[in-house]
Amino acid sequence: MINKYEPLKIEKKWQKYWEENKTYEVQNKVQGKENEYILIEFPYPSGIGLHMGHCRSYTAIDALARKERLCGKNVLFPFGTDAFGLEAERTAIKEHKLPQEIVARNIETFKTQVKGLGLSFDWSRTINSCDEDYYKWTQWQFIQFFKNGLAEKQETTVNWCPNCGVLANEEVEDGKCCQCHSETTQKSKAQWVLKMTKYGERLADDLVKTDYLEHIKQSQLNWIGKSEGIEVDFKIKQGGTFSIFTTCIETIYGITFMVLAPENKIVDKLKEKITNWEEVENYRKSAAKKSEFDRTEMNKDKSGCKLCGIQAINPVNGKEVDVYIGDFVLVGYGTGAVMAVPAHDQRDYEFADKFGIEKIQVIDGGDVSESAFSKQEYLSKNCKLMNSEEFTGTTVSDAKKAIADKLIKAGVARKKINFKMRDWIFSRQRYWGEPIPMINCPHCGWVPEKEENLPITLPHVDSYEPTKDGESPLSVIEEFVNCKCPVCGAKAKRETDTMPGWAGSSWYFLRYCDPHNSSELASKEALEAWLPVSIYNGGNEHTTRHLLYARFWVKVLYDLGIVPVDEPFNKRISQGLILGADGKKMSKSAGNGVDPRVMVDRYGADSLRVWMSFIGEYSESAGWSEDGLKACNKLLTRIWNLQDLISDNKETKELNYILNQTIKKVESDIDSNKFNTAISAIMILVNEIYRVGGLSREEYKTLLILIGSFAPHLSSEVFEIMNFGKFENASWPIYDESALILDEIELPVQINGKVRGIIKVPADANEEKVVSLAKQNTDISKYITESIVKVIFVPKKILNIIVK
RNA sequence: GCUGAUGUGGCGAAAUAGGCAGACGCAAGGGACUUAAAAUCCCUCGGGGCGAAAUCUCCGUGUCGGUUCAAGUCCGACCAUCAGCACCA
Repeated sequence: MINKYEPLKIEKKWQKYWEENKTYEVQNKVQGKENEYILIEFPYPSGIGLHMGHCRSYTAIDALARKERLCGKNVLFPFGTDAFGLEAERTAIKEHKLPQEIVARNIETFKTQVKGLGLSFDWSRTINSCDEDYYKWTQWQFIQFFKNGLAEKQETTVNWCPNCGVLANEEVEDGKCCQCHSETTQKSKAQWVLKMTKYGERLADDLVKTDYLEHIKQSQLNWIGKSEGIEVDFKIKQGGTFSIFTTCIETIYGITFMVLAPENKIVDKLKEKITNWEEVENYRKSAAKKSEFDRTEMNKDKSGCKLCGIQAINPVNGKEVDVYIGDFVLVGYGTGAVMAVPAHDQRDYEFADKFGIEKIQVIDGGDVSESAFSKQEYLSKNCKLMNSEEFTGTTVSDAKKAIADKLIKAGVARKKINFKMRDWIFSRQRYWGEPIPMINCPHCGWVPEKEENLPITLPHVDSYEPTKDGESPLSVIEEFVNCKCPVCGAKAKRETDTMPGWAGSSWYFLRYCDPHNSSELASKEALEAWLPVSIYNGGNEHTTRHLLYARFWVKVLYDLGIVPVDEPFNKRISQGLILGADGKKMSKSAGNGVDPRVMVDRYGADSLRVWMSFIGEYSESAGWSEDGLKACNKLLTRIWNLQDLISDNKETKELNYILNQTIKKVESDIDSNKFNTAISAIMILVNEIYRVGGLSREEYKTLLILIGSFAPHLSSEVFEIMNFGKFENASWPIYDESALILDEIELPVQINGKVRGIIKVPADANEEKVVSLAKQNTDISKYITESIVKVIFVPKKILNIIVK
């Protein structure tokens, strides 16, 4: 009689064994093995520690990594922590401690908890974004961006909270500060930006090279917001010109006014000629007070102000129209000016209504008496133009081309591609981030720190809370600020802004390839060995921005010859949330949280791992239930207890078919991230083994390998008990295709589309044979009361007999 | 508003390429073992109808239509939920 299944005991034993034997440490090259890079997003090590969400993705992706290893791949499956950023700083401020202390403590507990799940990470490659020898390279890369004209200091607007100072976009919720809830406003400030817009085109177009989920690609495209159109010059009657960008050049004959962004510099140039300047100034002031949120909130009333005394001239017909400023026009997009065609654009329509401006319909086929006949509607309808001189009667698509050609020929327009995406504001006026390694010299301007002086480390300080004047807390530390210009040696000031939380996470996957390299961020050989990442798993919340930043970062490094690929990730997947038993998101306040450690102590890590895989479709959210966990514990106990049913002289072939079928199913399911059905296939196999009443050693070994990706402790232990050798040295079983071919199959038979019976037929039976077998079956033949008019036979699937 | 996804028993969910809807599991009910409980094992389990029975019959995958011998799956319209984007010219 075998011992009882005691998960807690065996799990500790094997975790210790894996750690001591460095079982999952991996070399960059192994003779005769193909490399594969499997990546999970490195977590922020919060003080609360591991939560269920981590367990779900870590254990599922670990199952994939373990399976790939047994399939003979050399697998890189690393782990690290992303401890820079706002969250750590806030926790530190709350606890009145230094972020450095908090982070060190949290990382340790986090790692211990992760190890308790028996994950097959290569612990020798662990990195942490706030370690000096890591962020040294983040800083080094910033300098490369700068040297190549991709980083520059720009005057930009920042979110400003009267209490907390400068806020990151993610700290502003509905126009309010997420901490003190006061109204935020916009303030102008010189900030470092990375010129991501230069890569807009490639970031959009190169998505075809990737295998991301459709909605992930879509939101990348959405964020990039590429739109192709025409930029057209408009003369101002009173002198000067300005340009507008439009994607609907076909509506140009419908222009009845123009709108400029309030901040547009042209307005200043026209000051002399504007007869209501005071009114204009007042409007500009009130617009400046509004936050970005107020400005971009949809469905609010259009506001604006006429520039009295100013007319613009439509280049197609010389028509003079009034010019307005209005805050629905954004200075940062396009040219900060629009042509207004109220009949065919809803915003222009509302604006025209408010100011009593006429509307000219130029696209036929819609009604403009209530609202605009906009491009979303007319583009799909093959409409024709009206009121458009020589273009009247041509179709929209022809007119688009013809009008553009005419204007381009006349030299007043050109094709243009615009992006919604802005450059990446890279400065934070915060303490807990990588210092930006730049120095401002009175003679040389902005110059990078000498590379041999990196890293520029964060000074340990007493106070690091955000300052009230909006400058970085580092700015008040004299020893940090004062320095010498690396070029001319003059007294100079160091940049005191730090990098955003996204910085370290934009390249950490490169560092994993060569984490201890002290002379470069990673060697070319190491990067070539592993990149691109074959599968990358991470949370849904920050997928869009993180992927965009990381892709941009890698493209820059690729152009500089540092990285061998221009797309870092082949495939991106996301796990669904684990919800509380009440179906709501697990949270402290809802009191529905479940601590994974408690569950591990109660049932063992293997049971939790299996349950996290079985709980549901991987990408969908799933509700927690302890009963489900119990069921998985039961499965493992049943597998353990099979030790009693081994019989070596067992000659039966009864399990042959189902065993091979299960191997095939589990293999393909893990490959396609259908972990839940992989587990159910194993359950079916185990049920069948119990029904048959015994199995051979070899069959048991196969079962243990299949479940071993999910329950590695159990399989390791039973391998040892059964003298199967070391589990990590096992090979993934190869299913026997011929065993899956049955001589005889069960075929459903329908009469008039209704299943009336199931008959056993030879697998290769033809239609004639099958029909005659069906007719011999009295359960079926009793329905054939009239003459057969049609027979549909799909081999191995169905027989449908139509009678009439 | 736009884009994308989802909608199947009491519950979590399956269903390869249009071919037996509800695999697998939970909960529930019944039984075996036990002094008893736990554990374990076995049986039943979408809904209605006829009935002694089911291997009978009708209905059933958000709603309404369509294509097809055959639709959870394809097409059209709609409803609901979730996510991302949101005055982007």
